[in-house]
Amino acid sequence: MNNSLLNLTEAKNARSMVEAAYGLIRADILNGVLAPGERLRVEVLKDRYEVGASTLREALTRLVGDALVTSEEQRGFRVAGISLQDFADLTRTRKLIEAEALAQSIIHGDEEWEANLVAAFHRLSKVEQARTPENIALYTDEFEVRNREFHRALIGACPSRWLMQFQGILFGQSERYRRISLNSRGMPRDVHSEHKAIVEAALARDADRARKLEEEHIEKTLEVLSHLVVTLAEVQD
Amino acid sequence: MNNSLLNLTEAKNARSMVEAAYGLIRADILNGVLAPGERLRVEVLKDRYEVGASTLREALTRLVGDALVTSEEQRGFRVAGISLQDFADLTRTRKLIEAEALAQSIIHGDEEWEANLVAAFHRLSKVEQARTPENIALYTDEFEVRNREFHRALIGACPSRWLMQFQGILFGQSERYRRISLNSRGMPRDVHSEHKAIVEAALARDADRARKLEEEHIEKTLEVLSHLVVTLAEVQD
DNA sequence: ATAATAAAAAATCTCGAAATTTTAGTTGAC
DNA sequence: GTCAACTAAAATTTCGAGATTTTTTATTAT
Repeated sequence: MNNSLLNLTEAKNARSMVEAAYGLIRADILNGVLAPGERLRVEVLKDRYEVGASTLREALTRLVGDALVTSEEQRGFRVAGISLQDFADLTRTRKLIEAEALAQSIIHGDEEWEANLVAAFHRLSKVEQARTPENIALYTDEFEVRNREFHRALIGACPSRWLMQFQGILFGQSERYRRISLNSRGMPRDVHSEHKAIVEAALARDADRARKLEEEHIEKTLEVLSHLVVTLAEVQD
Repeated sequence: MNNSLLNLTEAKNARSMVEAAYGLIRADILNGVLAPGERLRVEVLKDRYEVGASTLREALTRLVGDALVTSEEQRGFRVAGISLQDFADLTRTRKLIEAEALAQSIIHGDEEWEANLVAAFHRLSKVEQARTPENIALYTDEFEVRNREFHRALIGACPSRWLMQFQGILFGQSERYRRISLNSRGMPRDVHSEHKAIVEAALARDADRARKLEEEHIEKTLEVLSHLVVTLAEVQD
């Protein structure tokens, strides 16, 4: 895994110790190194991430804002829990937010937005091509970054600061779930075609169609994970 | 003003110094004691709120999560700015979120939800009755609390954690703008009738109608403030 | 005068020890 | 055997001095 590389990059780019710790812990939560529900003891983590107690605490408080960490007064911090129920809620809300943001983006988008979108789609396609069943784990991080950038490019011309902020939080959340379903072979799925159809609708300025396709695209993630959970439940007993 | 009373209550209920400072600063931002765009110097505020630097910093970081404070690395914290443009965005997004939450609440609501809603509406009505043009400033805080509780009761049965969280953030934001338009006499408005109509639609389990009324209700706030800004602009020159 | 550079001031950011609170374990009364 | 009170251990939370960075002021050269 090249997690350490990714983490190192984030740490280097950080302009303060709080930001560095924030980035490292965030990556560890998304990658499952810090498991859902796990306690985040200040005494332990301050040594692991090599920062003081107050600095660590501030980083954790930032993560509470992203809803990746929960805190209970006088009882410390925990990695936010996950559940199929929560993922269903997350998906529904993402559909609402992201589809609306996309529609607004299509309405307000200029030529630069179009160019960025085509570029982001191209970059994502390249990674998708390079990924084969054998090397899939190797490309997870890169795919994740490109995928985020593609979805971000789609709504890049949305003028609503609030929709953008909420989209960011929800998308970050969904990454945790996606990494579970990505590495395992669940239902067969042609993500590339889904993306392609959305781009075409967006460039054609068909907001309604793009909205619908985006909703279906997001919904599919839930279907895949639901299928996976059922499969796991069958195996367990 | 009985701000100090309200603040004291919040401070007493706090289970930690961070929470106490968070509550006090939040109230001061909502009340305009700390003005939009104002710098929040750690050295100054730690004395004002009687906490250590790290504790204050953590409280401010929590407020960043509420988008009431912004922070720039190595350049400190500021009270988040306000603008008519931002309020328009806020209102649009609130309509999207709150209307959806209301619709879901109506679908899932049980008898207890109904009872709570009727009770919250009654309490709000009492405060509205007590408010006259002379004593309006006196009841601002109480009205604000009851108003928030009423709107919270409306969506009390919404099962989506995410919609509830975003609603909370957006509603908190809008309080800043509402306090500007409340104390000044803008356009005449019958808020009570608007609330009444929403409650009736909710109890009749008419999700579509309730959604529409809620959207209109939220939209009205924007109209009032827009009108006020125009008036102020005329006066200024 | 203007711009570039350096020194001083001011502010943010960081750390870890000390205070406070919670949790776990033990004893003793009923 | 159960529950309550007490004690010890562990963990969270808090503080403020010191390190680092930014901003302001002063100085010098062009």
